[in-house]
Amino acid sequence: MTTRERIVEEALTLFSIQGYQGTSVKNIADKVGIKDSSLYKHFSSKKEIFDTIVQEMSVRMEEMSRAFGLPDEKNLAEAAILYGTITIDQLLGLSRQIFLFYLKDEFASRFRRMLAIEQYRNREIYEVYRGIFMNAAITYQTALFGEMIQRGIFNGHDPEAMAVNFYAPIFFLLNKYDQEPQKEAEALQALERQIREFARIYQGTGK
Amino acid sequence: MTTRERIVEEALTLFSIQGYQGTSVKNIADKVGIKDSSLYKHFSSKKEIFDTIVQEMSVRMEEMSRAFGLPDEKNLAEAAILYGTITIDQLLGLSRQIFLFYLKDEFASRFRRMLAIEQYRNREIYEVYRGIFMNAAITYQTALFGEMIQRGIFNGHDPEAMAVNFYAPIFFLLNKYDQEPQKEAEALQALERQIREFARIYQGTGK
DNA sequence: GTCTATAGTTAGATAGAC
DNA sequence: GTCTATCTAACTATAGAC
Repeated sequence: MTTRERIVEEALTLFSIQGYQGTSVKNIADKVGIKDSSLYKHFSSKKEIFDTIVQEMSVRMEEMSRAFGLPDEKNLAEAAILYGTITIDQLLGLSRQIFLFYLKDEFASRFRRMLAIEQYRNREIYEVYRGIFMNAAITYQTALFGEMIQRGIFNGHDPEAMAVNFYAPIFFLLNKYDQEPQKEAEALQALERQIREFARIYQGTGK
Repeated sequence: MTTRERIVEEALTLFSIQGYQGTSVKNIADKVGIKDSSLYKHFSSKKEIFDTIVQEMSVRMEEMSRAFGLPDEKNLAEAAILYGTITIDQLLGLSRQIFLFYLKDEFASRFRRMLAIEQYRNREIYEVYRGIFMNAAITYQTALFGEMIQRGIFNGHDPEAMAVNFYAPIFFLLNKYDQEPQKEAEALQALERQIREFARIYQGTGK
């Protein structure tokens, strides 16, 4: 790893624990093992380190999307059609993968926590955080469940309420087990339980 | 209002926007209209202002609890018995009241946001936040729904999954509409929708 | 109980030697 | 591309006049 990469690495770790504002350039430099002044040979400001992290994450999210076989976020119609054909077990597996990606992936989990911490102090971060973890998730799944209802895979008449019922527990559990890495098994068990309850409700004879 | 009270008031507002660490004693003093040094005649440290806010909130939460007719949090058996006898409409009304309390009550909403912001940097705040907005809520409602199932008011076989299904959307919506006071009507509509969907699922013929 | 003044510390960032 | 030294600004907190 180059010094520049190590700076990004240590900065993300610190930002995800103490927040952007709570982390000093000196904190980062200390972790890297150089003087704070030396850091400015690699980045012209603290903000530039942050921007580099955000860029890196957008690359990784696209990779994740491709790896999990997700359709382009911007093409909801395509998404609905794709998911309209998958089984509930596949949906369960997918939820688990995405949950674990944000909870455990070494980069994504720190990135998510950094956004969660910093959303309140920085309007730009606030928009990014809401965009990814609230609006996009709900919009996406509303279209998905709408299609699945139409195809008779799920019962229901309010796709958006379904989307919130599906996603809110995932959001809640992500927040709850965020800082408790030793409880990963418990977290996964809780997730499994919620998704099974969701499937039980909307599948089959649920009214 | 005494100067001391005005300091607490302005401090809470600033802490709820910028966090504890993001707010300087000078920021607070400026809002109150005194010099930062003068503030030390009222509080011996910035931390003491924070502690005063936490104490004040615990008093207000007890008041709220009494006003809404909630049983003692520590006595879940009592809670279950009480709620085991109420109707679903009463439960809906209660959810709405508590949601609005944390979303709109001038003190509680700022307090909640302050905890949400500061939970990541301060272990003590982290415990308080989780205690109130995650663990207590779920434990409480698990007992409640267990009792309601036993009494035949609700259908279901996993009270804890029900509790998460009930509470996670509230938690999600609180987080989503937190910083968007102009969207209060939308927030309330979304809450109503979720609670109605919840009642539809577990009441009557839901399997 | 307010003020001015200031101590002591830490922050982000730059200059210049090597 | 690392270092030492330093600048400027902001921070928490204290001393002492009024």
